[in-house]
Amino acid sequence: MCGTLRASDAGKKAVLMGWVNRRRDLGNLIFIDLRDRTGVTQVVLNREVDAAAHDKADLLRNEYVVAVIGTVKRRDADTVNKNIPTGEVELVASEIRILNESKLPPFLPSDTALTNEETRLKYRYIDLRREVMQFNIETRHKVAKAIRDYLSVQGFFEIETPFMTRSTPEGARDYLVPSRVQPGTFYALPQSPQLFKQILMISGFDKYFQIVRCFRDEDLRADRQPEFTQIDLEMSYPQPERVWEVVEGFLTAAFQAAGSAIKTPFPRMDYDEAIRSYGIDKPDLRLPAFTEVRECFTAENLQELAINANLPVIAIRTPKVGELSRKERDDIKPMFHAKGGAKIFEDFKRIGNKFPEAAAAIAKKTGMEEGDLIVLVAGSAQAGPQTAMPTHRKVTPAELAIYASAGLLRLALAQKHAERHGIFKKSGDAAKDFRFLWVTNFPMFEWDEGEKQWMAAHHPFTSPHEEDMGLLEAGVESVNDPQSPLSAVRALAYDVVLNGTELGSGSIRIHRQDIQRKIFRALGMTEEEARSRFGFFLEALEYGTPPHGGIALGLDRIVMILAGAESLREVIPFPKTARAVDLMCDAPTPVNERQLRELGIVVKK
RNA sequence: GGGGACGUAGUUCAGUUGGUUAGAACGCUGCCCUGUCACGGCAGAGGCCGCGGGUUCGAGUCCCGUCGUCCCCGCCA
Repeated sequence: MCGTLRASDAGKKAVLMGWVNRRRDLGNLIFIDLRDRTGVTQVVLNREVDAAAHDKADLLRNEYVVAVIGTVKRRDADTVNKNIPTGEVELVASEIRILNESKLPPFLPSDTALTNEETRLKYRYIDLRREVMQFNIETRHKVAKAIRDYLSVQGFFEIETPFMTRSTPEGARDYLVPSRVQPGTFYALPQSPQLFKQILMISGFDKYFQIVRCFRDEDLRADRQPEFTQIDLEMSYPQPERVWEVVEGFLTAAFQAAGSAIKTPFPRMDYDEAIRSYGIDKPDLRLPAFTEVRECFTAENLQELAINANLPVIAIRTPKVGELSRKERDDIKPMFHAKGGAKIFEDFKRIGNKFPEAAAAIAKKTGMEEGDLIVLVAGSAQAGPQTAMPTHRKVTPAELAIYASAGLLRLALAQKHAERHGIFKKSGDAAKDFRFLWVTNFPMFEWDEGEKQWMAAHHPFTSPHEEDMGLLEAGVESVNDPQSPLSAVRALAYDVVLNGTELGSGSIRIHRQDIQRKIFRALGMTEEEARSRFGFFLEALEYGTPPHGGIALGLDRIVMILAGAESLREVIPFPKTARAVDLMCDAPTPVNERQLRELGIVVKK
């Protein structure tokens, strides 16, 4: 292969096949850099040594596919190229065969400047020839293989579940597949194999996993594609800790395969604490946590600043951004998306001028250092509770609005000034570069302001906390009451988070039919509705279901972080654009009348 | 559904206050070159300034619309 020859191979005959990466034509001497996925080797053609081969090399152009037969020669000391692993040798060609010519590509894999993504995606096969993309796809393979191997050794079976399945209209939108045999009916592509893997537990396959494609018809983001790959697993009889142990095990193996030694066990944090300290349920631990600074102000201070004294006052510290220009300070405000009456104080100097004592206390409490940026977020006096309100929840909705607004701002500020603080740069120390975290004890239910009712925060098959069964019992009839005890029911659910990205989400499931029925009731679903949607599953639950639980992790996201990529598109060979289009094969497209007729489908204009 | 950024040669970009024939680098074509490795030198080709409309004596530049790509909010049980 083109990346494997070394000085010890000198004198051997070799045949290399690959693409012409670059040609350096010095007249009677031509150098060809020959490339395949393993690397690049220099081929040399000397007119005096072999005129026929030299003439052939004259015809070569970028991205031609050629076979070169020749002898490996150790290079003279002064012509060694230290920048490439094969730099100590070159192949002296005796014969060149052009296996295929190439049109001039819109961009070259050897280009140093990165072409715009639209062109890259249209000519993805050229783009994938680039060294970075080859590395990313190789990393993806290694990670998937390490996980398969690890789980197999642990006694898990990889079992396939259907792609053409039943639509369960809840949660994300389904991609639908019309049935020709039964016109007017549709399969759905799975958002996850959730019910199938639970049924596999009922079926006695007590350790299941699958590296499986999932589909969600929702709007895209840099870290969200409509089809994505999950490492899905489920086991019978586990405590949450057992699931975490398995995940930590296969992630260690996966990161090892990609060259990073991570530390386990991962730290754990309650959902409530994550919200209070980071304003988000997937904290990026590489950045400083919030500091609660309400106590740094006097009651009069708060009044003068029109801050609601019953809500948190949060200081966000962004390290080492240095002195901000007037414009940079003005740019902070538009980055702030206020929820529920949250307001921002982006000019900490002004706070310092007006309330020097409070500012000093804040600087001390946040551990502010020279060059650190401090921004405050608080509740506006006009909005939110005017008195401290009793609640079942540790974090009230009004507080959550403040925390969440501050949480988004914390990330936006860190992103904006990434160049300056350098926290996101890889240091080579896996313990610093990869900050894993388990977030646990999620709320079971979330209030849906639009529907005016409580909804499942994770999914309706998640088991409530044993200790909170009483609250569930008490709240089961008050699904439309925002103050319902349901708000305080915790779920046996957990997320694994890496550097602020949610890698995966799992839970201990409900294995008892009576509790499952209660949850559906708490979600405002009648017996009939539950039956019509999940009847097959509810029935299965009645035939000796073992306690079980599991998790699913996004393979794409793991590889993205390992590859240091900014977007999933860099680690998925054929990804889709923000409008869910495949630019290479131009999907989706309309289909012809005959196809539609066969399916009994009429498209409305 | 909403907000923002961008769109100029094959590619990456520049293009001043609206003013002559829209530039550079890389790539491409041809010629020269025996130690290059992002080779070098000389010459050359290459433009619907995304598209449509408007303002203006005059538009790559200003305005409106539209299409496309990217980022974010909503959404993602």
